[in-house]
Amino acid sequence: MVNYDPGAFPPFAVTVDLVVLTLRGELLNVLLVKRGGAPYADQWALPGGFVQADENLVAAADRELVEETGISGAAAHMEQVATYGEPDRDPRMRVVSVAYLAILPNQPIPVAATDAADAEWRPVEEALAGVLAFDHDIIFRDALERARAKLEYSPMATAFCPDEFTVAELRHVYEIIWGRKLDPRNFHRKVTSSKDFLVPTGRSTVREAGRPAQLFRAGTAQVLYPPLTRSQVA
Amino acid sequence: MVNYDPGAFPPFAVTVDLVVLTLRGELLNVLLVKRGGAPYADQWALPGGFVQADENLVAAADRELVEETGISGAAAHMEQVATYGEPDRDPRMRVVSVAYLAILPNQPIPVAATDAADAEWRPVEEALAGVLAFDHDIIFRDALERARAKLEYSPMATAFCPDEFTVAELRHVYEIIWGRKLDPRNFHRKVTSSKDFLVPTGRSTVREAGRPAQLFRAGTAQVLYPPLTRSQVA
DNA sequence: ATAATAGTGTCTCTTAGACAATATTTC
DNA sequence: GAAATATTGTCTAAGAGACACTATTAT
Repeated sequence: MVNYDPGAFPPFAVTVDLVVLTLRGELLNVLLVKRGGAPYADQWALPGGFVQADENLVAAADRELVEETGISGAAAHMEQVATYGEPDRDPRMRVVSVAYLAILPNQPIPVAATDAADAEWRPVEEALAGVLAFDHDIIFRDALERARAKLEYSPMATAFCPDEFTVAELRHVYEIIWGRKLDPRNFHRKVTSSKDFLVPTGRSTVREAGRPAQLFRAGTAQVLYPPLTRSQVA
Repeated sequence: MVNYDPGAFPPFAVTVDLVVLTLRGELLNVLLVKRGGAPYADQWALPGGFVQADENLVAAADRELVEETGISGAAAHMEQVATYGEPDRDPRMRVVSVAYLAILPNQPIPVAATDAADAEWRPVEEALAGVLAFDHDIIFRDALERARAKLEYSPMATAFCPDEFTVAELRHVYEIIWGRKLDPRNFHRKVTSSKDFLVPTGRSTVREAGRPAQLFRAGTAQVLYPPLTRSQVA
């Protein structure tokens, strides 16, 4: 970029693609959209779209999230994962796509009930088994592995929970995403002693059975030290 | 990207910017280039350039590395860090830049001796203190923190070493990048017992003084378990 | 022998995980 | 009280860091 002719660069389209994760029931779900036209007509794809001329990348990702789910990106965890730019990844033209990972609190409501009628929640196992359009299988796998890894050393898991949540709810997030049971007693001790991870609200839940649980909200920690190791087994 | 008019997307330029790190003497160095023309004329910047129409992103990064250092990307560690796309990051036009971190074995030779006369190695502390062109300060800091963090749980440090190296040389890498002394005895035990991190070659060094050291090469491990913790102190 | 660096052994303290025990609720 | 879930406590084993000690070279 030191010496160049401003007109002599190849034009690219830049898109953002979103891997939107949430918990629904006992399963981790990803938001997929059904493609209308060619290429990959009627195939499932990650939601996404063009970055506008005056828009930065996160703003484009936030806008797409709102368009597809009605949920404001401000209410969600949103982070950039990677950028994909194989010359032939879109048969129509040269498109570079910046992938974002978005995490929402539990979304029992099907998105089909919103104005984004083409979007649906799908269990990640199902999505992994199928074939997504473009290189979206790769993007999806990369983002999913990022999410699984970041649970260990970041407070990202709280993004799956509502504003106030119990230790059991948080543990549930880990159990579903890692696909293994965790010891409730050790988990409780670890998360409550991890500095700035959780802040007690003073309130507690009313439950159908058992002792009520304290309610917490996410603290200010950006990194968990010590980390919650994925090898922790029940 | 579901329904759209193929002509109706804003055109972007896509560049790659490189944070090339190596050790020179006792200091971690970064490769910078001096800008010729406006904007940011005569200011230091990260090396980089346009992605060509038929080129994927890593290929563009490799090509830039060869152009600036004469070193093949195949011989270096190269990984994508993040993508930067603020609308005003380049005053001339809309440019999205994909940043790559490249790590080279010790480069005592100044690059000014090569055909890339505009490029120079600078100690990272010096580069952090100065002001780089565009948003390159942010890119540089992000890549540097990525490198520091990845030393803990990945075998990336071996990329700073020649093909065959001693445990002391490897420790030296950690000490310089983390800016602290590590206990040679504990370090030795940790790296040699970390599965698939190091493979002994059977050979050993001749040294000016002291017992000769075994030579190792990088093993197949992609993740170090257990990690080498940054809090390890001498 | 002395200096220098490589590499091993050992001790202590912390922490992870197993699991017993206690606390607080609903039925 | 029984059942259910929350929370605390205790034990054991593994790992981290401190550091003594041994090994192998050059001078």
